[in-house]
Amino acid sequence: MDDLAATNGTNGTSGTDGTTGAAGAPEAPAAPPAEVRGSRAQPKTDKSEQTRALILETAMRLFQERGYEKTTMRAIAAEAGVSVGNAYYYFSSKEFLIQGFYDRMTYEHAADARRRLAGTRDFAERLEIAVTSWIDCAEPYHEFAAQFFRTAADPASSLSPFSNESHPARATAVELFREVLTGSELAPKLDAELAELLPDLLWLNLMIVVLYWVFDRTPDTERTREYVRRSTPMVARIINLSRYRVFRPIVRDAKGLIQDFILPTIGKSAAK
Amino acid sequence: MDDLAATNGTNGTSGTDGTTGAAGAPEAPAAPPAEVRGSRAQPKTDKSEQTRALILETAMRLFQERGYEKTTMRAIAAEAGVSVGNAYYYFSSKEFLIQGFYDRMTYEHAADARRRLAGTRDFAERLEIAVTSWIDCAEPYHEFAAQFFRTAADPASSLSPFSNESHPARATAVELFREVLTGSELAPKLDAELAELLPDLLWLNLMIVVLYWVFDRTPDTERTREYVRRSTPMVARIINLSRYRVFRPIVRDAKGLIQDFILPTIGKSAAK
DNA sequence: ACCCAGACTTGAACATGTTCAATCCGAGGC
DNA sequence: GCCTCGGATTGAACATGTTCAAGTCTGGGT
Repeated sequence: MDDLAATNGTNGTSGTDGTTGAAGAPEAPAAPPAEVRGSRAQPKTDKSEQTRALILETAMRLFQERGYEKTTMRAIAAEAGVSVGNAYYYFSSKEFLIQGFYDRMTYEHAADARRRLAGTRDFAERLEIAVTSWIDCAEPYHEFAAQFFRTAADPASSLSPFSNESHPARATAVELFREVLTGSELAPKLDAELAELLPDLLWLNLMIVVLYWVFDRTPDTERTREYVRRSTPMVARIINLSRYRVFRPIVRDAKGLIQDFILPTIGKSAAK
Repeated sequence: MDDLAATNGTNGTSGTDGTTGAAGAPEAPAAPPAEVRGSRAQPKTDKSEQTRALILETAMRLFQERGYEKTTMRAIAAEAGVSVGNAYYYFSSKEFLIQGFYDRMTYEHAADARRRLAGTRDFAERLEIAVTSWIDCAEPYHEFAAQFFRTAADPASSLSPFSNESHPARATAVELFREVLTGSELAPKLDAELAELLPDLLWLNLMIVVLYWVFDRTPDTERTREYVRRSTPMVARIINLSRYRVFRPIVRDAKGLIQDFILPTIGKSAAK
């Protein structure tokens, strides 16, 4: 995971690595401000940040090595050289560790995708690059990825990107898809209103891919990659076709449905 | 909830449901045979069945009264008048209780929907009836429904209707949607190949509604109902439009994608 | 130098899902 | 009537997420 983080810091929007970034942190101005959710308090000292990062780091390593269920909070604490209570001081539950990780991965993904996108203008290609980049970034964690998904599917949890309106990871991802669109040759040709909806829809599309990926048991999640290769051009085609007259009525209906029922659910105003 | 279960066992298409499939089960030919998954062994005595049912019944009541997390296995056992160990004898984990419940609800839904469908031929109407029936059947359990969903989202768990190929509840639901289609005036007009895919797709559509419903916090899940009222006609329209020439190529692509990548995942052969 | 407030840290205690060796019990064989 | 076998049942022990009252450390005020 670090290779990805190591190579970034170039584009304006990312520049994270996410670990330490916080209050008067030295570097990384645009750093994820969310890094601090799930803890009992805002970090006050430098040492605090370090401890927090150490715990997260350790947890991630153990999760990767043994899987989520098999990794006990006691093991994490022991391995990190802190007490159990201390771990809970920074992460109010075991699930929040996932959140911390998911946030970080999202930033890595955004950075990696932007790097790969440079120089490509074709919309379908750009979309495929962005999604494939996600799969690559997530690959090392496929083993315990189920936990992300369980978490995402729980409306009671503030960790869910579906229900938590201000989920920073989602905002980052949506923003990436906005760039996927605006950087493509397709953007100027589209109906402005539709263009406004698309970033969120493309994020939903990513969520579908994630669902597919989570259940994918093939080596290197090759099947998911094939699915993306095959489905992405179709998605692009549908978006493209939406410009034509025959599809006008159905597109209008779909747009209304999405504006009224889908976007509000994930925290966008339904205002036209 | 039992009134619903009592009314079924009528249609001729089902009769399959391969859960226990093996040794000749005693009674209840059309009854949910799935009731027995998650237990350590096949039921041998009558008393066994009764105890199992008692525990499930008690658990459901407590889940409804206090929610899933708040209901401890100890409480369930105590309330049912059995030991904790005994509960585990019949349900190998707390999650299997959910499964037991979900299975049952699915059968109730199928029965209720069939009753309501009688006499209606319009496809859009039939689809809306089937989906709305699900919402009605599930309504009492909305409080702890999140747990269904978490369970469904976990690929590691055999409880997931997505990954578990022989999930009997899914088979039942898919069968219901097949009837929704075949009983409609639309059926004979459709391309046979597409008609073959539709029951599964309509089930996936239901899963989307369920996702929406799980996150829905409005009273009586009114918002989900509105969403169904609004989205169902569109779904029907898309299916209807698929017959026309302009849409031929995109429909063909979509069909291929679904056949190759979606259906195999939920246990259907990709064979054309 | 002292003290204080508040961030940080600790580990034992608690709550609850899960396991398991031991026991109960009823039907069938003798 | 007694024995035996295996399903059914028990409850104490265990594993692990979580809490919390108490202790430690640090920087700033006096």
